[in-house]
Amino acid sequence: MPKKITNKERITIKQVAEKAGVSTATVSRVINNSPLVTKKLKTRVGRLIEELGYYPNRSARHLRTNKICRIGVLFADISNPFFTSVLAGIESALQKAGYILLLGNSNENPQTELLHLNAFIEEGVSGIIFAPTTNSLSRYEKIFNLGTPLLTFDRIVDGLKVDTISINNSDAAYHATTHLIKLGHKDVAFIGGPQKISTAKLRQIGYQQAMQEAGNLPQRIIIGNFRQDGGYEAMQKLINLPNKPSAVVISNNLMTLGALQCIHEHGLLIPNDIAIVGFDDMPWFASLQPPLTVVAQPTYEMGTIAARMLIDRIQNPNNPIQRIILETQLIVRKSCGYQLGSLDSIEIDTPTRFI
Amino acid sequence: MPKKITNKERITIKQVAEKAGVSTATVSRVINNSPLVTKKLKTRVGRLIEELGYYPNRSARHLRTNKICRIGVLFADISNPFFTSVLAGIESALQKAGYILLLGNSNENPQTELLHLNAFIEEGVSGIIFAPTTNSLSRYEKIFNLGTPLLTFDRIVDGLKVDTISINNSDAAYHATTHLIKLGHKDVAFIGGPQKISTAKLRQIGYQQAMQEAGNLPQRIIIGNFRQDGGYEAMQKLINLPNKPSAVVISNNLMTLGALQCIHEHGLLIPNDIAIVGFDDMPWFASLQPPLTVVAQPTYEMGTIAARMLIDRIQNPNNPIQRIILETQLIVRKSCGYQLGSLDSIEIDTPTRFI
DNA sequence: TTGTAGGCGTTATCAA
DNA sequence: TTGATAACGCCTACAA
Repeated sequence: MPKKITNKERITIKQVAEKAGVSTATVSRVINNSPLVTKKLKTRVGRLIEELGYYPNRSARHLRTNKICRIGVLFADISNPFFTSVLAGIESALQKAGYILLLGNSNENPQTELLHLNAFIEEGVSGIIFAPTTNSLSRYEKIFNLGTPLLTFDRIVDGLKVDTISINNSDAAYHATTHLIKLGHKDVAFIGGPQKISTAKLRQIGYQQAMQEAGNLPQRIIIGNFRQDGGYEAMQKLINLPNKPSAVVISNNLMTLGALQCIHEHGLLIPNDIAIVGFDDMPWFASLQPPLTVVAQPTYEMGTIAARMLIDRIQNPNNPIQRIILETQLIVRKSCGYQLGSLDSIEIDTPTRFI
Repeated sequence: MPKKITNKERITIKQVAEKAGVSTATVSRVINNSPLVTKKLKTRVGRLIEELGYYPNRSARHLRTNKICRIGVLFADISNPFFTSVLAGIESALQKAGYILLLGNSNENPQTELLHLNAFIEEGVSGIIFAPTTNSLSRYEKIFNLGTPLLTFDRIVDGLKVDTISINNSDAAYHATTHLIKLGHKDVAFIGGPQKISTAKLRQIGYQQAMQEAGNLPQRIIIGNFRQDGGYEAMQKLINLPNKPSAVVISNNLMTLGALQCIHEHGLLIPNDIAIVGFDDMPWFASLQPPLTVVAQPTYEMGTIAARMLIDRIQNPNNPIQRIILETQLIVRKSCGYQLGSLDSIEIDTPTRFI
């Protein structure tokens, strides 16, 4: 008869105590490095713990102490390299601080988002970092009222009184647009994103402002979905126009990729036929032909700062709310071309960062 | 005197029971959708739960039932787009199955890896997906003996009897190398990776085999660190050689990026001066100049399958161990050049995937 | 159909 | 310095 294989039961503090001939209290003290235990006992019990393969049960601990180092992180689009880089930053900071990272992906879907937020609460996380899918205050009020510290990154929910970290979106788009205008482009188009996402709206405002200040230049805005196919379609529309724009600001990284593909497929030359400023620098943007001029966001830093802010908030719940806005950097490469006499106003090439 | 703001206490089943004038058992039954409760009571208690903002405490639940839907995922390099894509696949599958994802990043550091694995165990995860940093069986034996289902992806630990999913690494490198040889290259170099990583070793073997079978062509292998700077340095070494190779197989994506940068900086032309086959297709590889010929791995699928395998294992602990090997695809673009008379043996261009 | 009560693994209080 | 014990929030026999 085959031996029935059962799941191994986990060693508990009780079993360690029995084997050691001490009380569970003592074992607990050893685990928690209490100074009360004699050195001799400590080493003896410690060895036994190692030997038996005892691992503390965090659920029990959590229940008893109501303290736990877990943080929920909820992304809007996990496969977007922008988010990935932020995630890397968050992970690094949380790891250093000894926090466990619970990860979720809302996929830009408010329903899914709520599911994850609830799950995080049930898991008892001591804080949540997330990129909200909508700008609707009421959607987040219930969670907010629970008192678990929240921090939104990249995007802002109007009226939600939580710490936030984001970039200066309107400025970023403003500078990108102005860069093109200074190079002599009068017909600069803009590929924007879903209006319910605050970053999309702000970048659009920056573009509009730049066009207005430059003498009320005619604006052309196409809205995409912030993904690659959206960028492709948007660029398609622009190219098919009777009076194709001479330059385009593309307001997000994936759409930039799609737009590039579209441009290549039409056999258009950058920057001669069409000039481009993209969003979010990526290590490979410098290897594109031509190397891409982009607005670079400090993504990794955004992640580390977000995590540190949240941990700080957990420790000091009553400190005033913080809203951090990081500045972006326009990295000028070769996708906008040059025009004599205007070079003085252009920033210098930034070397590619090795990440 | 300022009112002392205290953290809101969380509503418990007991408080709901009191308010509702029922026992905690009844509330518990309502939460768990027990068919025993009358409809009327169910709706009444249900409404109260909603009203009071009650969230079940999963730690307590876990303690009591010893069941919990948490899975630990440990990556070796979270900022590598290859891993990111796998993560997206895992997340998607876990979300569908109702599992919470605990994420860690070992950063290729065995110490950090162990810390995370231990933390996962303490969190009581019902399974762990990870990319081992080493090929040392003894390193994972303790965790293995605990009985928590393990699954390694991308890499394999010799002798570790757990489910695995990986690609056919030697085949992939073999085909990449053969592709170049068939195009007429006799002097194909190889940029490899750390030997403690199984994928690096296997890809190297594939290269060696191809060179041997092609009439014992002279092999040139440079070992990099699987990161961008490593690829740069390795390519630098190759370029500085008195007899520079005419073609190079680069065994990972980040090193490909670095190698490209090096090639550009030296003003060399691809494929005329040097032909390239890279590893891991990325959406933007098609937009490079010239578009890159690569070995494409089904990364996202690897993630979804890994997650499903692990969940299956959790439910059927005694099923036989599975080792899944996914085939790769050589995507021929323009970084290897063409040679008349040899085109028949080359696969056809694959269209860029929209992810 | 609902209620009572014990216990999951841990820690903290109190007594020894 | 160590031990006994209650309690954290929840679920589930078992009793009613």
